[in-house]
Amino acid sequence: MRIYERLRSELKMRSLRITSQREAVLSIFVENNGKHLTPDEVYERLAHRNSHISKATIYRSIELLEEMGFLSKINFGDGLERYELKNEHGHQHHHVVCTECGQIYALEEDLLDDIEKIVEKRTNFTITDHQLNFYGLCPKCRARHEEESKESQVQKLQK
Amino acid sequence: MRIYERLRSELKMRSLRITSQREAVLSIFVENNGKHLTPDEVYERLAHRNSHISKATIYRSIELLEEMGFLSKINFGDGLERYELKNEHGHQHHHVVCTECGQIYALEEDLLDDIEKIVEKRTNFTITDHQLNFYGLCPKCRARHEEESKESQVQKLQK
DNA sequence: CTCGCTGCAAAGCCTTTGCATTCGC
DNA sequence: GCGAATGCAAAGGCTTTGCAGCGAG
Repeated sequence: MRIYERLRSELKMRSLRITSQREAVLSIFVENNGKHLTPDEVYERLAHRNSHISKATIYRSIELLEEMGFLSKINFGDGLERYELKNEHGHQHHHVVCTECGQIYALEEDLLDDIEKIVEKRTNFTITDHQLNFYGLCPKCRARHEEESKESQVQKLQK
Repeated sequence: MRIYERLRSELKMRSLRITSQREAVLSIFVENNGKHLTPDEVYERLAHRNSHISKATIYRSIELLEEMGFLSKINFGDGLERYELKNEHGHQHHHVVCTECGQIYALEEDLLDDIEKIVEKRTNFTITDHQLNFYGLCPKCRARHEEESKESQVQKLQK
C-alpha cells in the first residue's frame, strides 16, 4: 500500500518514530475513505478491531497526520472536529449538510479553482486551501416537513 | 433603530419577554458589525460598558438571536463558535483566514448564488445557506516567512 | 542506550444545565 | 401573580497536558 510507505518515509525524514499506533490511525481513515470521522469515532473503530489506543495518542496522531498532509480537518458547525483522508491529487471537494438529520453528502468536484485565484488578487493573501459547506434539507427531511404542514392544515380545517 | 424594533416584534410574536439582556447582546453585534465575535468576546465587551450579564444568558441570547435570524454562526476551524450580525438583505459573504496569525478578511460579495442552484439540482437537497472560507497566508506573514527563509539560506552559505 | 512515544489521569476550555430568584407582562 | 428569564455554580463534553514507563532506532 503506497500510502503507508509515504507515511514511513515522511516520518523518517522528520526523524520521528514509526509506531504501530500511527499506522493504525491512518489505516482507519484509509478504510473509511470519504467519511468524516471525529477522533472519538476513530477510537471506537480501533477498539472494535481490538486495537486499544488511548485517546491522547489518537489526538496526537491525527494532528501529526494532518500536519503531514494525509488528513484534512472539516467543520460542520456541530462543535466537533472531523477529519477525512486527503485526496492524493489535492483535489478538493465540498459538503452538503442536512440541518435536520445531520446527513452529509459529498460533492466530488471542486467548483472553486478559479475563484481561489480571484480571491488572491483581491486580498493579496496566498491562498492554500478552502472549505465550502452547503446547509439545507435533505429529501427525506423535506418530505417529512411537507407531510407535517399538510397535517396541521387538516387539523385547522377540522376545527 | 430599526433592528431593535424588529427584535421586539419578533419576541412578542413568539410570546417571549423583551429583556434588557437580549437587547444588550444584540447591541454588541450592532456596534461590531462585520466582526466575528465569540460568546466570550461578547461577555467582555458588555463588561467594559458595565453591563454584567452572565455567560449563561449570553449563550442563551445568542442562540435565540441566531434562531430568529439576527445572527449567523461562523466557524474558522479554531474550535471556537463565532457569530456575526446577519446582513439585512440576506446577502452572503465569505471569509479569508490567515493560518498563521488568525487575521480574518471579509469578502463582501457572494460568489456562489449560481452554484447553490447547481448543488440543489445535483443533490436534491433544498439549500438554505452556505459557508465558504479560504485559508492561506496574509501579506505580513508571507513577508515574514520569506525573510526567514532568506536568513536560513545565508546561514547555510556561511557554514 | 537514548530520546521520542504512549497511556493514564488530571487539568483545561468552552458550553450547557438545574434550580432558586428575579422580573416582564 | 404567573411563568419566563436570569444568575450562579455545578456538571458535561471534548481536547490538551504532565509525567512515568515503554519501545524504536
